[in-house]
Amino acid sequence: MQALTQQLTTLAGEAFVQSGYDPQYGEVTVSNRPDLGQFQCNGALPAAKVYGRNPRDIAQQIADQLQAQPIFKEITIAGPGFINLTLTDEFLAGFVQQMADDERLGVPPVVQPRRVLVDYGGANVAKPMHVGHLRAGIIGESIRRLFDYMGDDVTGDVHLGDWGTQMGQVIVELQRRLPDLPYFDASYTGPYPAESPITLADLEEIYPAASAQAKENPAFAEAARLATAELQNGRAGYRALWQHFHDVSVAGLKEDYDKLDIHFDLWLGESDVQDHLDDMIARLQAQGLTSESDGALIMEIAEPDDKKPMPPLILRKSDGAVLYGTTDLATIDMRVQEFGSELILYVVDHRQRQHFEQVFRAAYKSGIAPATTGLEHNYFGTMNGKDGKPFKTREGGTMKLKDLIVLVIAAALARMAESHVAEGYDEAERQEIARMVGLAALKYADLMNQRTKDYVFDLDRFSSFEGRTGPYLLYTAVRARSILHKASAQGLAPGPFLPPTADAERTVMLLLTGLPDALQQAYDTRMPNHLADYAYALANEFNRFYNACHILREENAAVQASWLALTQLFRRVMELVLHLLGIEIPERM
RNA sequence: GCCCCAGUAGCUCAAUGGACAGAGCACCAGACUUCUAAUCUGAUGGUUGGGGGUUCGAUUCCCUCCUGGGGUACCA
Repeated sequence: MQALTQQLTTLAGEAFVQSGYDPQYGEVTVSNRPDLGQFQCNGALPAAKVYGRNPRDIAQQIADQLQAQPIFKEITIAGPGFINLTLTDEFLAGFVQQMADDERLGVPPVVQPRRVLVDYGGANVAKPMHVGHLRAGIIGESIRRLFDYMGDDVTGDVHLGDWGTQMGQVIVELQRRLPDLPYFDASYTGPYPAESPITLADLEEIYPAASAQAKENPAFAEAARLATAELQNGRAGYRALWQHFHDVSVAGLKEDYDKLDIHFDLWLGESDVQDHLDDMIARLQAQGLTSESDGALIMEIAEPDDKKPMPPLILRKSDGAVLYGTTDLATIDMRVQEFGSELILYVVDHRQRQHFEQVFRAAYKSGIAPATTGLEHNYFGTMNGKDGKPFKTREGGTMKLKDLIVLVIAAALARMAESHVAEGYDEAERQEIARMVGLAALKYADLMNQRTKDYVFDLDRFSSFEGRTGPYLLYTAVRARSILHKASAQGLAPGPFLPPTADAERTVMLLLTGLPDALQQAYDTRMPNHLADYAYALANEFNRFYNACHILREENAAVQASWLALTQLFRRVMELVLHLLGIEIPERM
């Protein structure tokens, strides 16, 4: 099934051809002047320039052509040559009926599915997740679900940060605290303990301490660098210790991500390419792409026509250790070779833009990524406090993701108590509703923002339940389900769609036809905020309809059945869009 | 220094080069013996950071300046 705007664009394009113009001018979009028409075509204006004609005359030609189509109730020309289109109610109801009869709700799948890998975790071994990790997970999860729905073969990979300098820092800090552990004894040969010497809580305390030490104490930093290099080189005790850090961290991370309903197909990390690094570097050397500079092995990636400076990619530091650019490059190699990835999306914050440009250039230049492989940094803005500076808690630290989740769920519970919602439900269900409401608030507050922009971390907004919020969407979706349940209990069932009679009803139908456009736009731009915008607009219009048309009290049975069908379709569309945003809907609330 | 990004209502944010720059929050005035008021209706609120330019048309493209943020080879 084709999107309505596509069908209209095809019709208008044919009309342009009939009049001797290029079909590209036939693009039809939803009108931004709903008082003048439901859809608009602005093609007459640019066409006028190209063909040297009066735009209004061209618009008139197109309008005359389109008049032959019985689907239009009204075609008008306004201003310098805008063509405004309004559909007949009969056609609109018929189109919505087709959507309802379609399993995919009228959303066409991609023509050529690709193997897509979404890299979106951002989580690090040994570092607890803080609020800054929120966006990568939430946006990445939404992109992964969207690509999946659109028909691509998608894999999500958390790509753990587990092979960098922070590992050495934690090792050295732990050695300072517990020097007698066998992991630090270079002469130790026996098997290492199977039990981790530290817990997740220990790790979460050790890392910040180690990180602070490294900043203040050059000797500590030097020791950490050395330890990192030795770890990468294969020092047995460090490897054994690293494994404990990894396992303990991953267990904690899985718990956090599960709580957020964020799921990865792969839990790979930087360390998973360690065995390929030497080989890859040797290949790059054989290709003559590398050189030595200040003791480091580098790869030049600047091009003669560059307008900005482009530093080389450092493959190996002077101390022999690798940086994340090297592991990222090797990871591309693995994804292309082993997974057959045709498109790799990195959902990582915008501070990494230059880094990814370097890595992508190196990948294409060396042939690690074929020219046909898409490498995209789908960056997002950083999270600032209300003062516009990077967010800090009142105490000046970072807020843990866990704590934030607890906060929003508590706020949801408080709000429920306040409005006497779910009072008769058992405790487990109340808790579950609060979890969904709190997370919906949190996720929607994030996803409604344009991905690329910095945004303000505002707890009040995250735990707000009124207006344009996640809970508003849940409330509306639950409201629709509630009506359907009540109707069903009264023996009423949805029936065929009738032409709309009320304004709000017509507008809900029109908005429903925009579903494929919203998904396509979000898909093309990899920006879930378009889904978030659509969900709100649709829910808002449904609430207007709800207030204007009393469904269960309607006396005309056919109209009532049609309204129930509309309610049901609305509900299905909301379920889909909220699912694509990673938001769960409670059964009732 | 150089490079990148941003600046729109009091606040947080929208607006494929198109029509009268839109939402939410806050504030004000209304609608509940309810299909769940976490809702709905209405009102107020703007020199789109400043200045030039391109265009029939600029929040959008170009130049310049101001302000803020980020990046700038051995952290991630």
